[in-house]
Amino acid sequence: MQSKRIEEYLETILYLINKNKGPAKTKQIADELKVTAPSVTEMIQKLSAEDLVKYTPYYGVELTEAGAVQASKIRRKHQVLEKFLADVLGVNINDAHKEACELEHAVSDTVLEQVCSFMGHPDVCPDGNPIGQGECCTTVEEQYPVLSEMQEGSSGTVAMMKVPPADKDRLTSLGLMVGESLVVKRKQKQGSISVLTRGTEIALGNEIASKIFVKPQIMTHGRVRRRGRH
Amino acid sequence: MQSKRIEEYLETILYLINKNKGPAKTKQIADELKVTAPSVTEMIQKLSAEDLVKYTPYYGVELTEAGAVQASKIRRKHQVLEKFLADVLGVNINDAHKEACELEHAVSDTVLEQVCSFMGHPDVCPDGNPIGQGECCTTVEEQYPVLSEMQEGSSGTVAMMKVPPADKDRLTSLGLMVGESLVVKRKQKQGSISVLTRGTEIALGNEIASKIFVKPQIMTHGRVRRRGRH
DNA sequence: TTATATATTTAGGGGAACCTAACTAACGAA
DNA sequence: TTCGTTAGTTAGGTTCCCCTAAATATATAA
Repeated sequence: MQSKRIEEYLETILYLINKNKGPAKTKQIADELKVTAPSVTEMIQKLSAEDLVKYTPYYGVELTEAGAVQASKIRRKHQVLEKFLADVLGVNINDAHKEACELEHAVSDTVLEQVCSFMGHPDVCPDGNPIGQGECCTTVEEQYPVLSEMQEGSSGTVAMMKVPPADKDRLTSLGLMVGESLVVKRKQKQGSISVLTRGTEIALGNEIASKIFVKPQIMTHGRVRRRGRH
Repeated sequence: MQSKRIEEYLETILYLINKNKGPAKTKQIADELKVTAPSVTEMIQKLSAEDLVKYTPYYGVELTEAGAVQASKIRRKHQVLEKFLADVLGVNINDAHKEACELEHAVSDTVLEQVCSFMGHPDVCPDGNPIGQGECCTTVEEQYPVLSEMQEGSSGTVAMMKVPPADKDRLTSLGLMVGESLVVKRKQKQGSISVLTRGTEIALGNEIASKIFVKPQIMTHGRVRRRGRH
């Protein structure tokens, strides 16, 4: 991965290109990053030499394929961290943004995926912007079963809930939330299902059960292996 | 706060002083930080000029009062983050250490306290080392009531459990864990108490109830204000 | 269209933190 | 005690990313 400063520039350029619906101008970048214009020119030339941006003097900066990939990766890191800070730790939204700017360059790809998974692969940032999907999100969606497909008696932990916020809140208040372990108690007519979490039995319609992705629990010697939050 | 690199040096020096029970030698620092000896000499001179270390050429480096304060702060950051990565996100212990090395310089003091609070102010690192107390830990201990002191009918969220690991695990499996909200149901003879969490009623002896610190819930118009993890 | 304002680039430097090469101090074994 | 090894320092140089000042290109307004 590139240096932190290069990451910062790429992220800013991506942001400005989206905002402008056109190339990012030197001055805009300078203002965003709070550096002088010559510093930007210099860095742009460097990025250009590394084929991360396409630079046309006096016109502006565009991202190359490679640059766009990197920039999106950083943006995703930023968003996931911002979401984590705001929602999990309760950091106020302005601070969360600033803190995420620092953290995004220090967090490894692996840890980021673990943070994302911890939150159940959220798709919206506290600021309302959509969060790009990462590998971890895709994996869950493609490889984990949804609740409605699980067999009676099987168990697992909730990995992702792709239900509307209102439903999510309701389920959360019933104790069915990401990270929670559950056992499928009974499957009923028309795809509805009842699950047991922390001693409470919850009945879910197919509509919802088909949007809750579950990481199946591995059974060893007939017993469930624990992997709780401690 | 000082530059990230200064933080790194101070942290290393503190580590080596503890290990040596004497001054940190140039070569040791160089080996730890994977830089050459001349780089260390140079940085040490700088730290010395800033009165963060006492440097005696050909003898070694000791921390001044100010240097020790800063170094301890970084070490605490490292430990809290390592604990968080390992316990909350499930990062393997070696990776957690490396990741924490990066993150410790990017996380603000405020966010660190929020991470610490989120985990209930743990006092041991996954590597077994004790975690230094921070302001947030002290605040909880000094200002929050323990469960056994709370009135019937009052409610709050568990902020810290200073009970032995075995008891903690047991309580956790009953649903009484840090971050969980509870209501005091009944106070019984001899200081024992029963509390309600997520619909389950749990009875606790005074022994344990006096070691569970609770952040009192603020009541507004007779209703409890929500502040869940969402 | 020309004059002025703004944006951008070039030229020349600076600090932080690193490096290699060469020198010097300290220590330990013969 | 002296001589060789290891540790530590000095000197000089590099890279990264920033800066100011000055020059040039573009845009705007009279």
